[in-house]
Amino acid sequence: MTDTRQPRRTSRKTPEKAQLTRDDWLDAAAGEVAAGGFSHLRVLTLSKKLGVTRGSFYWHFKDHEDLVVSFLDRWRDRRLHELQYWRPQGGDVETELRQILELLLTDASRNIRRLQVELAVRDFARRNDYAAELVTQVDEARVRQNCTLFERLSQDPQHIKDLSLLLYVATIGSQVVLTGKKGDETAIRRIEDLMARIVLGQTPLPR
Amino acid sequence: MTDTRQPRRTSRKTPEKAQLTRDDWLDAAAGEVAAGGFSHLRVLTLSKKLGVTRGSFYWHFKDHEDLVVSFLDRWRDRRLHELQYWRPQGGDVETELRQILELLLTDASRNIRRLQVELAVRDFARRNDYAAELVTQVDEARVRQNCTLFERLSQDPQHIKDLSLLLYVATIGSQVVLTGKKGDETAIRRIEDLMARIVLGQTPLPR
DNA sequence: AAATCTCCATACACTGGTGTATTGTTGTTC
DNA sequence: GAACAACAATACACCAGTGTATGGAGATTT
Repeated sequence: MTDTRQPRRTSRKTPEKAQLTRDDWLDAAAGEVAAGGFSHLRVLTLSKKLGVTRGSFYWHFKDHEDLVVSFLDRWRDRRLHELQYWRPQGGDVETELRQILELLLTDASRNIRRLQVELAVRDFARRNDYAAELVTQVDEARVRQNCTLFERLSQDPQHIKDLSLLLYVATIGSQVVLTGKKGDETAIRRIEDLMARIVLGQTPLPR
Repeated sequence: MTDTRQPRRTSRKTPEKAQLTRDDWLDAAAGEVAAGGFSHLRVLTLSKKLGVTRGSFYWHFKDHEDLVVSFLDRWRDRRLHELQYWRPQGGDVETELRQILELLLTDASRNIRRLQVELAVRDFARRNDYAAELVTQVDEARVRQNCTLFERLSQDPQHIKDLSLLLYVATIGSQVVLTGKKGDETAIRRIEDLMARIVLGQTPLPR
């Protein structure tokens, strides 16, 4: 099932006019998905964008579905793999929490293309079982990851899960609601700060 | 601009075989949008679903875009109008907060068709300016509504806004993440309870 | 240098969808 | 009951997109 073809470039030193690889197509697909969602992912427009005809596409991919599945697989793999670099380091709890929050909220909102892809995958998952399964895998992995941080804040395992889940849905919700609007940058920062103080129990309510 | 045509039904007493109205088409469109999003909203499939041909559609609507815009307008009007029934009554703060939370989370997650439409509109808003504007209107109205409740919990107006926004993004995020999966019902209830205790400042962290 | 492999172009058949023009049918009104 | 209005069916032209078959050019191997 795995593809063992090796890309053969015209020259190691002149990659400008290099021939396309499967990943090149997937990268271009990411742009289309980010802009218009999976329903606007067309073989034709993709080919034009890459400066070739569809003949090339159907050499690299069996059909349109093959592209979609490959795209989803790569997305899942990358999302799961990147968690490794966000693992809590065991330092101060507050600084680590704020680091995580900044990563999940502010940083994520800046990388709009990556965010658009994520939202598109989520939307696609509502009507595609395979995508739904992958999204569930990623969601669970992320929530589990956050649990390792909260373990130092509470002894109650159920409460740890709840807190981690709340943090996660808040971040996703922020990405959905506050994206591309004016003044959302500061709003996200406020959410970030409020969330941190809530979790740390630092005067959550100035009355 | 407004449509003043009156529907003419074959009989007041026998609406089974009634002729279609503009709203009938919009209702059917809601089903399609909920199932497949706006990109899968086809005039053809809609007509089949209603048991007529496309000739009927093009009498009620100018074109496909007319349908989409009308659908969005109706959605916005209804979302803004329903807020009136959710207005805080001025009773006990905790009970009212929990009522609102149950409305926003548990109840919303049960009405899956309505939820699917909302998410579809949100997704469509990412690539359609008009939809984006309506979503912004609805979002702002909802957040403003929640602010009226939090006014009794804090004096700091900025903190009220932040809290209201956090609550809102958490509910939206819950709807996006925890929809149609197993065990999400209880998860939503836990989020609901946790959120209430956080806002009320009731032992947010059992350590 | 011939064969082969890799990648892309071209041409074709086919499907599914939109929009328009025209006609048909059934109530309503005068 | 004749004219009209509201709603729907039919037929047409048109377009965008997929998938397939086949040919071709360039690099690689032998």
